[in-house]
Amino acid sequence: MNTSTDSHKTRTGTRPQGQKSSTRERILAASLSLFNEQGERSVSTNHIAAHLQISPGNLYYHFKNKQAIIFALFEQYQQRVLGILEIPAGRTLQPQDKLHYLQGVFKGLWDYRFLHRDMEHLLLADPELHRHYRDFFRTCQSRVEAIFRGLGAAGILNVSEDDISGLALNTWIIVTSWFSFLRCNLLSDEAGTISPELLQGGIYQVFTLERPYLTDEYRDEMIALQQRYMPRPSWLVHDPAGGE
Amino acid sequence: MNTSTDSHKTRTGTRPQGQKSSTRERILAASLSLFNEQGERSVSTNHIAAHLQISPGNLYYHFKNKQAIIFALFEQYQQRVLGILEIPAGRTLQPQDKLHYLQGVFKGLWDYRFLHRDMEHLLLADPELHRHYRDFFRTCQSRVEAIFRGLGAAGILNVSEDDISGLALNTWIIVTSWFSFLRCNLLSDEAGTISPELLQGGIYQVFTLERPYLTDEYRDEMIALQQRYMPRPSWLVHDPAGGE
DNA sequence: ATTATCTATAGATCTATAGATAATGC
DNA sequence: ATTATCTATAGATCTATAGATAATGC
Repeated sequence: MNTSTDSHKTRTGTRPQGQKSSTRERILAASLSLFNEQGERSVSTNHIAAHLQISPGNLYYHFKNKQAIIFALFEQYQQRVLGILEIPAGRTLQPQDKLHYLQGVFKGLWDYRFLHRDMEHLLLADPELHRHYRDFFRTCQSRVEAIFRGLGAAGILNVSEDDISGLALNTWIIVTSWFSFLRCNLLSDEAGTISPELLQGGIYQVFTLERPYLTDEYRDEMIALQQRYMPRPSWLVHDPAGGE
Repeated sequence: MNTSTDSHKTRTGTRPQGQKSSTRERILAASLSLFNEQGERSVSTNHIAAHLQISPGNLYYHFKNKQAIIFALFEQYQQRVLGILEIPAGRTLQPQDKLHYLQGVFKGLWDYRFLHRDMEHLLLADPELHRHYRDFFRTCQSRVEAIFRGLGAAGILNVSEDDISGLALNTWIIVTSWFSFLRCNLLSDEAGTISPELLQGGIYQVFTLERPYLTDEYRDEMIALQQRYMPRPSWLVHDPAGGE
């Protein structure tokens, strides 16, 4: 019936609407939270079941396997991000819009941060998921390019079509790698958690990408906006002389 | 005796010099190759031993555990990269130098590509390694900043100190994320391998970062250089109308 | 004696299923 | 009847060690 494979079909069956089977939803929520905390790799189906105080058998009743859970979480994530990357209809873009996009996307990345942590493994283990994700990427890229084009049209940026595709790609990479970057390179043992400040440093970094393209008219305004996300020097230490 | 913990000491013991114990070296080489091919996560100590046709016990004679193998590979990688990011003594930087750095680093990243694939897990599982890696990152950052400063001094780039730290950080992120990006977003099932062309697309992308900072004097030359790494449009598809 | 290697194995998981039982919806 | 849940468990790994041999270096 369905054109594509349906190996990830859910089992909601004939359930009314949204209501009921809280178990399925609880499994997803618990998985998300455990995956984010400990990494998908170290969370087994046993852990998830134990965390919810249900039996492993019950978990397998609701999901074919761990991959199916991940697949469902992936879909949530994609919906979330696509909901944010919309061009406002019938008006030109404002400097504030840029901020809105970035904050929304970073929040989404944070809430589903396990995904990018083990992305390669997750995608390689599930070709269907990989296919979905590549489509998602392409859609995102054209949305981001449209945003840059909009910023150009609004006279905020001075960019050629060539600049735009380069910018969009670099933006994607910086944004999707930001949390990984933080955890690998900046998090010390003491400061085990990512503070909101660090989190928002990513916004600063993305602004850096387009700073050279700002028009004279908007340069000061945008740079002032960027400054609000300036990270304190403490976390970007360049070989500190006499630290420790 | 040693100030830091020595949990990763090797057991080369009283061995002459470089010679002998090819087994230890063979374990490292096989691990690197298997990790790169299949991902560290899916390669167990059993696999490594089987691949070398030695017993698991023998493997554990040479390495305390899998982490110790990874630690040793990490050290190799860091030496390799630091060897490349040297400022040439007694002369100003040339446009060609930039290329040399990028090619060397990308080659290193490729040869140890498993590291960045599972970086977060590897670092979180081994605090000592994490400490080493943070130091490595900081050293790299100041080297990269020095390179940008050198390109400024050579009249190739027109950059402020502020620009430099932003550029260096963005460069780091793009470079270290490039292969992951390729595998997640561009590799389709058919084209399972990363072609040299794709690989070098990363160089193009890094050039994009600094393009707006080129001085009038060098702009044409550097852009011509960048064009040599221009990826064919085929692999950066923007929602192709009528594809497939 | 020391270094290198093998065999065998304990103990800890994990995944995924079969089969029984309980709860629900007409 | 259908849906949800539990118990129990087979089968597959993996890691890491103990203890026995073999090979080497003085």
